[in-house]
Amino acid sequence: MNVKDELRRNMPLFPIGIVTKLTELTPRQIRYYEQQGLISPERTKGNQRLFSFNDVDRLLQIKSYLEKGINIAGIREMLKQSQQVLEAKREAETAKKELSERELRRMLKQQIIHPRRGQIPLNHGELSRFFRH
Amino acid sequence: MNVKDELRRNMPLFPIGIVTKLTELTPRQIRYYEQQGLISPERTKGNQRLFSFNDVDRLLQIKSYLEKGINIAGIREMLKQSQQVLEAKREAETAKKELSERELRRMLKQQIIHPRRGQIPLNHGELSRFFRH
DNA sequence: CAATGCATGTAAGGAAAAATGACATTGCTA
DNA sequence: TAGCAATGTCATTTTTCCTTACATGCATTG
Repeated sequence: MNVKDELRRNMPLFPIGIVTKLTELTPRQIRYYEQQGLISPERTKGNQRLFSFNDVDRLLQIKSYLEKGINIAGIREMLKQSQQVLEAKREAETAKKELSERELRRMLKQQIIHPRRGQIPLNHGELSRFFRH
Repeated sequence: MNVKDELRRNMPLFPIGIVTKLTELTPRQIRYYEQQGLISPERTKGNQRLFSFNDVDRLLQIKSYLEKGINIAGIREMLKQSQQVLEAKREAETAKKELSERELRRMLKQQIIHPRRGQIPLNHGELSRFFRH
């Protein structure tokens, strides 16, 4: 998922009334889950909850866990864990990107030092654009 | 766009407060555009407006038209037109699908009547599955 | 220029929706 | 049976939204 999508998915959009319909949870339940640290929706200036897509997904997760008989404490840990998995994935992703960037730079260097026929070498000064200053 | 997505995009989700932030239009403007027939958001039981994604898109359209100096009457017509274009596209789409289905049935028939070597003919009774009862 | 009309601002008064807090209920489980 | 976890319910207060009405700024037109 790209950065833009993540922003969208975290954008506070829905009041609790809509969320109750989307999740079929009662306001009481949703507020309780917040109190128990399972979700932390944003608030408006006037202190009203505003939920994002991710919040709604999380609530649906919570609901399905509850239906499986897991209690709040258990769910809290499950959610923490899946959060960590997500973060790890993100890290792995950026690491991979960095790696391939370094690879790219190495290749460019090679190409400049030993230009092969049929490939256009970079002009003087252009290489610098591929390195951090 | 598939049917499921369309449902999603037409689902009434946002109260006017959120929409003002998403579009940077004032409530006054939004209500006026509704009065002028440019949008028709759903209402809650208690008569409060609820906007869908499509409504928000539409408002952004309206906004950009206004910024180009088009007046409400003009925009009303533009929107009508683009609505018609959409409908035409949908029609074309379903027509195409129907056509290819008929084509498929024709081919299946051909295949049964004149089975070519290397192709497996249908078993007796299977053809009926491809026709409406 | 005065008059008109369009698009928007603003304010009042009322109603819906949401917040919090407190107490009640239900279903387990020790 | 007592106790806890999860949820229901109710009262009260805030916040958000609704409609209606009047005001304003700006462009057009006679």
